[in-house]
Amino acid sequence: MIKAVRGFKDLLPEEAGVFRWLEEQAREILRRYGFSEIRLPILERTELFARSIGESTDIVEKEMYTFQDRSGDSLTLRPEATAGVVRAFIEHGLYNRPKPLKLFTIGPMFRHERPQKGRLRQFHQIDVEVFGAASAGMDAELVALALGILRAGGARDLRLEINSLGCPGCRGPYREALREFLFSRRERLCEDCRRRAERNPLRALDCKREGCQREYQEAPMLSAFLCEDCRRHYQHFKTYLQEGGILFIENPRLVRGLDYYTRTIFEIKAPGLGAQDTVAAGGRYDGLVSALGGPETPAVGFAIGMERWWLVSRGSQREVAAPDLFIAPLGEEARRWAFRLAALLRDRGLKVESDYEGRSLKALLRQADRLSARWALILGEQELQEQRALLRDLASGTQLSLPFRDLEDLLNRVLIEILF
RNA sequence: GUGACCGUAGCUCAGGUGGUCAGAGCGCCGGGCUGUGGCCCCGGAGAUCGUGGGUUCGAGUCCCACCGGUCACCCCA
Repeated sequence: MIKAVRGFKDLLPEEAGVFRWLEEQAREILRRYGFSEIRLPILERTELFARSIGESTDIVEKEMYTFQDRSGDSLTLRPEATAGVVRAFIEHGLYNRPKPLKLFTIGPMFRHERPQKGRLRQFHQIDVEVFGAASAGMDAELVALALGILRAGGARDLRLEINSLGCPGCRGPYREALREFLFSRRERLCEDCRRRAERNPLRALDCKREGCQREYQEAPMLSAFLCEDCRRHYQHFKTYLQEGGILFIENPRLVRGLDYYTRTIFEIKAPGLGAQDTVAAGGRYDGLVSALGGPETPAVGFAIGMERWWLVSRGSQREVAAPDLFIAPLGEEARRWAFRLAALLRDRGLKVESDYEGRSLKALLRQADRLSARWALILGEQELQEQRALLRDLASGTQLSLPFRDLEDLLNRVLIEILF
């Protein structure tokens, strides 16, 4: 038997219903905040991700689905959405539109990691980006938006962690100071951290090993290196959050896995997710648009992991809507009649089902019952001869025989009852 | 990429120390009610016991490998 690829999941009807419901909640909140949807390819040139996410990040180094297409180009299934949004922003000159430009996109992302709770190889994100807003007020508004979406899905007990990564101006000197510190203690650090000390010193700080963390108690803090502007921005951000009654935890060790972030970064964690407890994360990336060839454009964004959000939402199991009418035809002529009638009623907005398998009346009614149909229209050979049909109320079990010419009138009244 | 645990019908699971052990419940199809659902009763279809080797007279039950699932590490949504 051919099975789905590891880490790729099918969503059966019941699950797809919940997924869709979540998406609808998100879209409604996004609408209130003034965001517009964009739809993007899930395949991009590998170079786009290498340049935006960062060459030495785990994502680029070992998690991307990269391959050569038939013309020899290196393409990659997107591991995250921001790079593609920025690419489209530049490619279509969206920087000429009124600012701020608020966009969101929903779709699958791909990362070749070992699957576990809250982690798939194909997973889905709601990705939200704002271009052309430099102030911390927008950072805070995005946090409020993320929390609003998550709560609309029923997520509770969310924990917001924030930090500031500074700008290239202040992060450079800090990075050097940190690197020096790491080298001075390298004997006492784990293997991973020694490697990080060279390639990506900031990442060492969120090492999970106790031994390393003990050393880092004395490590220089980025907050001490923030330039005046970055410090003020961070302060404003916190002020706005407080203004909105949004509780947060400052986590000076918080670092993100992508290189493009500047200043504000945040993560929203939820209980009950196991080891992967971050359900949404994002931050500011003021340098990315220009780095990819666009005009200097401040930008902030975040992404919500749909599957993780799902895990902490109230899984509102929505079934397929029940039919208004189930037509139970007996005999070939009745079946043809049912076929025409079903199409007619559907055109008028009724949800109608029938069955052409030539099953017994008993089987047909069982089917109608299972579908939770409101009425069954029994169309037997006897009825057909008399130009009548039996309309049965499936809840009460009462039924009446009525001539075809009354059928239309009755169904019209039924229609009105349903639609209004 | 590393580790631990797990893998029997569509689903949830039973199957001491290897020898009618290939089962149950639910679901599905049908019958009892020859044209009337939901309850009840009866019957049926459906499993090469994840795959491939090995040990043995004999393996779902033991061993090995592989595949897959789950959780954790790394990292991340």
